Amino acid sequence: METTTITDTQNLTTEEKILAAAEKEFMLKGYDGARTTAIAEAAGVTHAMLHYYFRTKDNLFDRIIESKIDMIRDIMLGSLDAPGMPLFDKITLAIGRHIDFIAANPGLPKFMINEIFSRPDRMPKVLDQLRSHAPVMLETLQDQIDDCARRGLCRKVDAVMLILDIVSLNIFPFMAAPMANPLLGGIMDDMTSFTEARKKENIETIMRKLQP
Amino acid sequence: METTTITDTQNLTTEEKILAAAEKEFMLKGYDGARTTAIAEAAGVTHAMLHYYFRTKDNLFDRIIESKIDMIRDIMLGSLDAPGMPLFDKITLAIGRHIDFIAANPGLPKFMINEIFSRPDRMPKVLDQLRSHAPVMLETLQDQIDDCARRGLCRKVDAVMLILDIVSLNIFPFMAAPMANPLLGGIMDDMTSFTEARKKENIETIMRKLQP
DNA sequence: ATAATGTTTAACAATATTGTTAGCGCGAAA
DNA sequence: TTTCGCGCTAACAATATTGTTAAACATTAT
Repeated sequence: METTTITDTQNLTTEEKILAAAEKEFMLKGYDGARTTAIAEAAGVTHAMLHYYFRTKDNLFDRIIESKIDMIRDIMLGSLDAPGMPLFDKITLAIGRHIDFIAANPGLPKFMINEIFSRPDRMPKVLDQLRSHAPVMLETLQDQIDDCARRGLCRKVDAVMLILDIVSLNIFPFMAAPMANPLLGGIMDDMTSFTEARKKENIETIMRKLQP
Repeated sequence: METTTITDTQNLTTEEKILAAAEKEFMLKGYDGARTTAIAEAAGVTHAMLHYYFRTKDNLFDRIIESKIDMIRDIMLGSLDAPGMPLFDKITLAIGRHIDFIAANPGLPKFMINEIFSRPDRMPKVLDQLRSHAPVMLETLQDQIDDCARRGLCRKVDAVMLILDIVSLNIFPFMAAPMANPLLGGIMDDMTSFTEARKKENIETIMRKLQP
């Protein structure tokens, strides 16, 4: 993976320490809830350094959200880098990788949806690179579905709805975990086993949806 | 429905005007992003009135979130108030009503998940009434599934996973609309037709999941 | 060694945001 | 009519939060 999360917190430059602390704070509290003083304190530097390196809270936030957009773009592109693979195998692989990614970045969907919702004006720039990739992905997928359907291997379904189904089934349970887990008898208490169970469940659900 | 949203904004008491404005502001911006001055201004009253009636921002927020919890409880209870109805019909009805509710309250899931995530300490009290209803709901559903399966009418699936599937498929597309719609070619531009399309799609998806 | 450049610190400034208080006006009760 | 309580207003207060600056300090180049 290209973008990594900092964990060692030692022998880093001041700029890197600020970025690492800012990522944690922004992901946890959002733009509005994040405090620049808290970021500086967590980074172990004076809060003036934050302004020295990034001038404003906005600039710092932009750096963080751009790195997150990069992660999402990588995942989007990675989910179709299996040329020539049969549709069912491709979807199975994509669901597995997607859920692994979400389990490794549990706060990311909430963060992105939230910040886009609360500041739609600022987002267009960073979302443009995602927008450029989406249409070809959808077209490629629809072509492969239609091809499968022509050969009687699967049902002819709408690619957009299928993608919506997959990302909904993959993301939402992790996103709603703090609210849903207590209501559902603590099914997510053991996160690793829940992750694997959800992979199987979602693959099954989508395969049944595709059956002729 | 018990809890309603204020729209007329005339001939209301000052307290009601503040509550109506606070609901809009909190739902749109969240607790951290909401400004009490903005609430007072939107309500057309002095911001001192806000403190006169509710003392603190926290108290006002609690009033709003408690009303939202009430709405969610009503929906949860409403989804099983069809005693004696066959499983498939019950699920079909529940999905339709659930999606109608979400379409009418598009910001609610994001709001709840967000506030619970960012202040887990404050939530337990209000969530307790939800927690008390969930187990019986799940047990009832599991019993009906098992009964259906015994008679060969459906597959034996886990009720918790089924509920997770349904709410994920129902909620997530509306929740992620600001981010997803541009990426998916504006499929949600006409919200009413998208709402109906999603109902059909999700009912079909779940029915196929239940098929023996 | 000295200058130049970049980094850090501590204190300050400016504004935003929430919360408080003294008093005014008006309607109801005495 | 007077008094009392309630809703209300305006100004103030306290703190939080972001942003700035001058000078100290460090590092490197000359």
